[in-house]
Amino acid sequence: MPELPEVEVVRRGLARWVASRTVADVEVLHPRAVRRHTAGGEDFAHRLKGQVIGAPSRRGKYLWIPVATTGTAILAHLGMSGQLLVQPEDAADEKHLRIRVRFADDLRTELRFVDQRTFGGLSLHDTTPDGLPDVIAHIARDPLDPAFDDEAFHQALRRSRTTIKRALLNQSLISGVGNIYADEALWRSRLHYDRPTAGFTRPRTTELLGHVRDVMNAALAVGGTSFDSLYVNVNGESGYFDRSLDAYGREGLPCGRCGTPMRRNAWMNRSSYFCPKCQKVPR
DNA sequence: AGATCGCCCTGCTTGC
DNA sequence: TGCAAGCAGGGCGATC
Repeated sequence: MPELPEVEVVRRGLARWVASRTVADVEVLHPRAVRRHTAGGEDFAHRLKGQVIGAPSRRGKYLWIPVATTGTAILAHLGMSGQLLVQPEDAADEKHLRIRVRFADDLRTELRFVDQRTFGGLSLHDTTPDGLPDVIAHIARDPLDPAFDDEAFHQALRRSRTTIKRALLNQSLISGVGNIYADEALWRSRLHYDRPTAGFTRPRTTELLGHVRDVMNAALAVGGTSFDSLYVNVNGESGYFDRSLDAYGREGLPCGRCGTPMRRNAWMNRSSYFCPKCQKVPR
């Protein structure tokens, strides 16, 4: 499942393979893939035709490609299973190909949005003065953003009547953290997912943010986490980070610190993996 | 108004 | 063997 590191890998691929190219035409093959573009697929295609696209940016799990001449940007979210692939024009269509972007040059490659479960999609939006698509103005900066404010995050934890994993997954407090990296960072921090945030001390918040950054940077260094080839990067290569997960998916396997069998609890219609000894339930 | 819940979607796995 | 249920889960709108 693409979280921040995987999306960053995709962004880098787009920067290399599609930035500054001119769109020849766009084919929308599934309406759900453009559902956030409320004017519909035909409008989406029409607005992009002939435009030069810029260098991609990212915040959390969102990435966008500016269209400078129109003051808009193509916003992309990969959802659970989305892929952005740069493929030779003559490559066979993927089974779940949803959107195709052809370019007006002689590189003979095209951009494809492929998405089995259709939680992701592309859309066009006006940009705010700082270049952010207007519909993601509520998404917080992510922990790898140099402008992320650690102290403001700590104060938000103190103010909030919530628990720590909920806070980590709340994209308006901190973005880019999904179920996998939340469990990994909590394991590294020896924190139970249901610990209330109101009592967090500054050192505790600092340590947790450090582990969030460490685990994301480690994943980034090997091209992101990948499972069963559903997720691949912009050129179709899988990441390798799933081989070094300490918590996620390790139910029944020994904790890498103390050897206690890891547990999986149902939590908010998903799963939380944790060590029952290292990550004690708060009183 | 902040916190929580249900829904969207497809394919693989599991169980009867 | 075949079908149904379970599971993966980010984000958003509705609800409390």
